[in-house]
Amino acid sequence: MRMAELAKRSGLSVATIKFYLREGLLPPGQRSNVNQAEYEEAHLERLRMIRALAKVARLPLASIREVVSVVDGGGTPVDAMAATQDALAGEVGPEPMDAESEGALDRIVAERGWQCEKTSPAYGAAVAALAELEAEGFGGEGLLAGYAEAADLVGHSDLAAVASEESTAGLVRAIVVGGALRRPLLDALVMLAQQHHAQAGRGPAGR
Amino acid sequence: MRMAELAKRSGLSVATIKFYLREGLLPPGQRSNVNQAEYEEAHLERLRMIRALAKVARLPLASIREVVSVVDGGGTPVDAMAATQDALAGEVGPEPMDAESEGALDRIVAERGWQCEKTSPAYGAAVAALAELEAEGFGGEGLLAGYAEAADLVGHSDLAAVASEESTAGLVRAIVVGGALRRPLLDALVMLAQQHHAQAGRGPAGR
DNA sequence: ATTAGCGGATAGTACTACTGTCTATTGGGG
DNA sequence: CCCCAATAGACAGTAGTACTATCCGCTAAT
Repeated sequence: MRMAELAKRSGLSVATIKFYLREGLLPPGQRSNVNQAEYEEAHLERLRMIRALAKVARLPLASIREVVSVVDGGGTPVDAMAATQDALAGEVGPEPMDAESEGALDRIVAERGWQCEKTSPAYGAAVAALAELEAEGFGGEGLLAGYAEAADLVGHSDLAAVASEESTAGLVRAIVVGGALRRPLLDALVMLAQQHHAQAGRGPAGR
Repeated sequence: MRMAELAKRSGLSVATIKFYLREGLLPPGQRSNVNQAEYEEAHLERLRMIRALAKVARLPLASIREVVSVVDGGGTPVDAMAATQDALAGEVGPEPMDAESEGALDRIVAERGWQCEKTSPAYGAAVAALAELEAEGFGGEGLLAGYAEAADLVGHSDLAAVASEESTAGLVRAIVVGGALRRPLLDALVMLAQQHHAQAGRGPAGR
């Protein structure tokens, strides 16, 4: 298909698609001439993925570029997961990690027997978030333990859902896109669960 | 304390603090003169909270303004939770919700017996995220069920952690700040859990 | 032969989150 | 009492992100 059709079917303007091409988010089409290119269904899918990552997962275009390069890159699924997590975790400031929070996280990780990278950005992000929660005055071990249990469940569900993919490329895509789109879904579900528990437990919830 | 000390102790520049004052994120100090104001410890705590919401929870200043106005507003805890969720869920586009995704979510909600508002932004956000996951080709009922179980656990832990607050003001603050800071922590924990499960389950993960 | 569409380049826009500069005071040390 | 650094307040400027608009030279389709 040509540019006009790509724009129409994707619901984006020609200008925006050109912008994504310039930014390297969308691979160029098959050139048939100096001023003509042919786009495939794959381009349409890529555009849908870009929009989903931007609007639903709220990723900045720079992160989306990293994510799509992982999908295109053809690395191993483990590489893909690491790269996705790096893109999603965002930069953690260079402040040295709060020792108390790090200790609390270490205890939980050891308790659950998690094998995970202490050097990964996810670890730093967890410590930073925990430190802020503690600075705000709550977040005992009980809360963290509950979250860890839930996180374990989510990690397990994710891996199980992804295990049905047979091709490596499909698996990488599932890990990357699933990892990014899982966040808003889980967020929203937690909010719904909170609504439920707030109503159910009116006694302790203080009303 | 005066402006210079507030800046020094908060680690922010005078210009930034003035900006937050202008934006209504930080309440004005007690004026002693036309060009003199006195700031309290509460101002310092507020600044820490603003920075945590901005840098850790990655909320835009407009959402932070809503959040702090809820904390200051003195409504009921239930109001506070609703307002926090509205601020955090963000705007969902006006596209009509995907019927299939909505059906899947409805089934899960009914299955778990959740009492929640179908009109809340959280519900719309959940449907939107689910629709994108399905559009990308995965996310069967099994995955959603796993997430819902985890979300239930998180919602329960949150409410339990917050129930120890005795004052209404403290409770509101805990709900609001906890709700915002929980997200990056849970995100990071899920990533760590994924690392673990990816290593543990090398067989199905396709390596 | 014309013209609408195309790729490519460049400039401009809207928004967010600050940052810098200026002015008219004024508290407090010398 | 004098002076100067600090202050409140107003406003302009900046950096980054995500587009959006305009122009140009070319060409495929009518």
